[in-house]
Amino acid sequence: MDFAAELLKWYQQNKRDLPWRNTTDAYIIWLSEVILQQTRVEQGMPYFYRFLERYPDVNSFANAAEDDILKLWQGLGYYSRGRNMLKTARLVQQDCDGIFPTAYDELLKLKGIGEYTAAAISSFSAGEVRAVVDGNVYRVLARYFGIDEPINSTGAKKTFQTIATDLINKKMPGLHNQAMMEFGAMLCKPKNPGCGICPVRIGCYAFKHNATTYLPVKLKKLKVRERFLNYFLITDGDKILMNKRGENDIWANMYDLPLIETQTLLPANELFNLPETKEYFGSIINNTEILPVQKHILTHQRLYVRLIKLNTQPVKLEQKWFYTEVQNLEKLALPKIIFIFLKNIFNL
DNA sequence: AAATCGGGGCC
DNA sequence: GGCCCAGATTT
Repeated sequence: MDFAAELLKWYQQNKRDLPWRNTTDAYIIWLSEVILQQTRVEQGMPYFYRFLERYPDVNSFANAAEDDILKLWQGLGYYSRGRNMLKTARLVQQDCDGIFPTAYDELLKLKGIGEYTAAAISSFSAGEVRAVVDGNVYRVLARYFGIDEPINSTGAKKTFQTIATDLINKKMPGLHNQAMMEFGAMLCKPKNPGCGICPVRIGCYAFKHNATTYLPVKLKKLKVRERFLNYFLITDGDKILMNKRGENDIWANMYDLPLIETQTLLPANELFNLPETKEYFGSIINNTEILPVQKHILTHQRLYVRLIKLNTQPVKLEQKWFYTEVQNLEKLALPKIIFIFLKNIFNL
């Protein structure tokens, strides 16, 4: 039996029972696939259920407000996924009569759907012969065939796509795709792969050469930026001053607090003496409480975040600032670190 | 072709 | 602390 056939047999005996595998509804499969982009199954699962319950079809999704989508997406990260889904849902409602496309070429035109997701939806929902290439597939193929081309290098995408396409089962492409990914996720794991019980270890390059620790090869070229965020907590009765974030930074279109960003971690007196600080908050030396700096790690940024409680009102308001009732915070999509701050203060 | 976009789990 | 996760978009 060949490689692909062995994996299929393994899959049928070992697969998890995941909710999005029991449907051919392209909307439901799209929902699951976008949620699972760069996200573990266990982390995405509760979001999948919540979204499906709140938005059981593409039309209900299309009729949502962006704030609602972002709020339901809160905590999952990579928030452009949610915003792109809303654009796509509205396009499908408008141009496709609310019928979600299942053809690879049509799917590829939609916001937030790239080659992987188009292959996944088209093969799972319509049996189109399109091989998925995700992180699992990169790893399985690199190890089994002994490919040391860095998976994040220029030509790798084409190399691995060609191999994956060559392997796909044309009778049941969806099952084959599921099998490849499940095998990578459950057995051919990044660390401590289950080579001892692997059904294809006899033909596996990495097993034969004891190479699972360095395959797949990946170039590390990550530049991490350090940022220092000084947030100001300003209340007025039962209201709190919030800020709506812009489009071109982390947490796009989400809500945080009035913010002064600095290039270093400034002592309190230096922060308060900045022209920008004085412009918005005047002299605030004597009525503040500064919470300890929290380190917040993102993929490309190390954030040093602290909260400064003011007992006075700002002398100038920014356009994007607005007062809202504390009770209304449950409707606003908050970045994780902001949610933690406000949760601790207001018992959200 | 490279940079950017979150948050969490594992080692 | 580094790596990875059912990647896509922007520059």
